[in-house]
Amino acid sequence: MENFIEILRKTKLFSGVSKEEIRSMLNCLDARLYNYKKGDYVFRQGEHISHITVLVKGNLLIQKDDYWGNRAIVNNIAVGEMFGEAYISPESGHLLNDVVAVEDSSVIFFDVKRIITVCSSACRFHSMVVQNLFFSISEKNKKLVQKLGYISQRTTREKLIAYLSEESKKQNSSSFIIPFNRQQLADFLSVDRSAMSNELCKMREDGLLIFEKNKFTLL
Amino acid sequence: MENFIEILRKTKLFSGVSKEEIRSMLNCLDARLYNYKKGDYVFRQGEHISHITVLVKGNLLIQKDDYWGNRAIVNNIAVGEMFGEAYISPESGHLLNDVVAVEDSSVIFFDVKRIITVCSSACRFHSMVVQNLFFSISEKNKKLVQKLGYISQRTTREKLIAYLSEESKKQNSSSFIIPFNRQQLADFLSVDRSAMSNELCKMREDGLLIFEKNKFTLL
DNA sequence: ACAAGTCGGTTGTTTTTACAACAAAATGGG
DNA sequence: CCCATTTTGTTGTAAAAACAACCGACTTGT
Repeated sequence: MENFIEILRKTKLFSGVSKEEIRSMLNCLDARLYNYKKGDYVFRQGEHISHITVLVKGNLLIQKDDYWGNRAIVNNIAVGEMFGEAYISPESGHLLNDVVAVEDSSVIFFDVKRIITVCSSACRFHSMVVQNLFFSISEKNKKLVQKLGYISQRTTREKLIAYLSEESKKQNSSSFIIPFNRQQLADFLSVDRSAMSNELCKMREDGLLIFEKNKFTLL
Repeated sequence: MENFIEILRKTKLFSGVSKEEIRSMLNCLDARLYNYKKGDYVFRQGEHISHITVLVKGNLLIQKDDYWGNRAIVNNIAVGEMFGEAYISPESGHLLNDVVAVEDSSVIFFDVKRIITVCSSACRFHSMVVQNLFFSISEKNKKLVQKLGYISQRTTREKLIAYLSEESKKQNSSSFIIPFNRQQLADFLSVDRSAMSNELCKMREDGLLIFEKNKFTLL
């Protein structure tokens, strides 16, 4: 566990908490370290989760099988990232995905109850972690709502307009740089790259915007 | 304020808290009631939010204007529902939507800091509210991830398969009832109703499933 | 400098969707 | 029971997207 404290310190969950404080909190939060070999399941579909987990070594994949057995990769989890925060509600029911180690991995489990039931002031920084968790979920929430706003547009052009408009608002300028290349943007907006590239050029012809690499300017 | 305590009692935020306890917590949480006339702005795009709000009377609309001024309605908020929980993180930046009263409305504001900084044991049920808020955001998170999973599929058929598969898992049976009629399902999946209806029938012809009204059976 | 790889744009074809308009079935009052 | 309304399915057409294949510009490592 000791080896991973430095990694934990860099996570959102422990942001602003010193290594020393993390060390003392690991007890308070009843943290447990589990190791997985490549291919092992960390969670299986249908399980009930009562822990929030942080990946401290390796790489995980969230995958989903549909009724007819077709497998889809939903997401992957990199070192320092959290999983399970969407399942902490008792009403949230059972897990709908599998979580699999794509390489030898180590995961730290934190009991949800211990986190959100603030303990007897023994550890001063507990409340900091509660806040971090709060903010983290809240932010994720916001990002999801935004992304849903883009993707739920019907046409590629509308998706682009929704995304670029919002990026312009965020960066408070009609000229701004996006954090994606074309393929990543297409994946993010869930459209075909070449079709999107095509549409971008049409939009430029229509005088809506200009762009050069990652820099876009709305007109 | 007193008039709305019964309404608050039924919200997710105060679930499990008695009217008496809510009354005492309103002080502790520094709750404030604001009234809006039809057409008034509750929040404006660009504002910074430091409160979580609950609508206790009327009806609100979340709307967004893109760079070229086209207005889109993102969502509406009904009595008892919360707004602002996605903006509580200090890094979440400025509000990207307008929130407008579509009829005369009343909103209660709760200071975020007061909620997540647990107070000096004066109010026993504060921690209950913290938990409720946690669970509420967490659940919303889960629902958003799920919906994103459906909508990010490319074709209508894939969207339907993703949605129906998951619903089948949730209800733990290959035969289940969905909470939408066709139009609502189409809106939820962000596709055209008639095209979806058409696709459903094709899927039935292909032997993937059968359905009757809201009852679906996967084969 | 060169080979390999990445990235963005272009084009043509096929598939899928949106849209509109309508028909059939179901629903819900009065 | 009948009329009005809602819901669902059907069809044809036009628009849009996906897909595949390719090209040229640019990077990167050797």
